[in-house]
Amino acid sequence: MKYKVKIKTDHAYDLDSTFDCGQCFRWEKVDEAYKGIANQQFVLIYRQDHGLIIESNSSIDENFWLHYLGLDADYNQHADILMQKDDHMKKAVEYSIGLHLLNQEFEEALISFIISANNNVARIKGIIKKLCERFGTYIDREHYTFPAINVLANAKEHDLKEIGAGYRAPYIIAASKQMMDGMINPCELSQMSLPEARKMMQVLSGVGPKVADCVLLYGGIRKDVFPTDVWVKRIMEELYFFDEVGIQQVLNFADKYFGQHAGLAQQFLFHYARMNKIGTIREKIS
DNA sequence: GTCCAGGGTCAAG
DNA sequence: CTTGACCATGGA
Repeated sequence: MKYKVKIKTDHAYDLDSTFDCGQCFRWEKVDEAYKGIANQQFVLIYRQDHGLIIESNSSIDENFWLHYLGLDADYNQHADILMQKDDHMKKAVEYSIGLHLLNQEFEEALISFIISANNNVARIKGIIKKLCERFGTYIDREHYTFPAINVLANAKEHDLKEIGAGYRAPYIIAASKQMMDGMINPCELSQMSLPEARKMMQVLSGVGPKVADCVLLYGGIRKDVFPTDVWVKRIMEELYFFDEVGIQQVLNFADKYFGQHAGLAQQFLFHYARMNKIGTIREKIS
């Protein structure tokens, strides 16, 4: 492609686990590279020596991508802190060493995780792909931007159901309208207390406790949240509680135990649990 | 046919 | 504040 930037990293950056750990839905693997769209731009990313290469047909804003890829954070330090917590975390981190938290665009994270509710990853990806093709901006061959929030705010429920959004269609429209009304200011979310930020996110239609934490984490707002779905709950029960517990107990524990690194801890645990099909403690008891 | 998927809303208790 | 029916859709 026309433009090319090389980014040096002082540590391993694992593209596979980073783009396939459930935090994003639009990156696609082609041979040893990944292609995706962010910042209104289509790019190709692949590893070379100890760094990453980003290619695009439009000029590349290196600072944007450094932040997007999580390369402006001290990865080694955060991973070390987690590995020193206990043997479980050490194993989980080593299993996916090089897995980075992305800082995706807030509104894309919001709509994507509203769609994720009671849904599976394959179908989430399909719905989002169709959403972009129908409501996004055309870039080039088969590539579209994520739809602008004002476009989604004016979308018709019928059209969203046509692409498979199901009962989430009205949530997408309502939440987009709320964003247009300025009900949420992403900058403020990072400065208030965690309970306040969670509460504010849940004002949005289709956003409950789990989606709120996902958007705060993957939308690049804060790293001290702990999105807790069935997989995370199960592995936490198995590793730390040795019993079935409520979601609130998991959140309280994660807040105290992982603190500022809860989000990264969650991502390692989620990926580890899914890849190893770590499942129901119920099966072990019965 | 039933169950499940990175859950949330709403009404009822 | 907590609980449970209900919500579309497609793959296993």
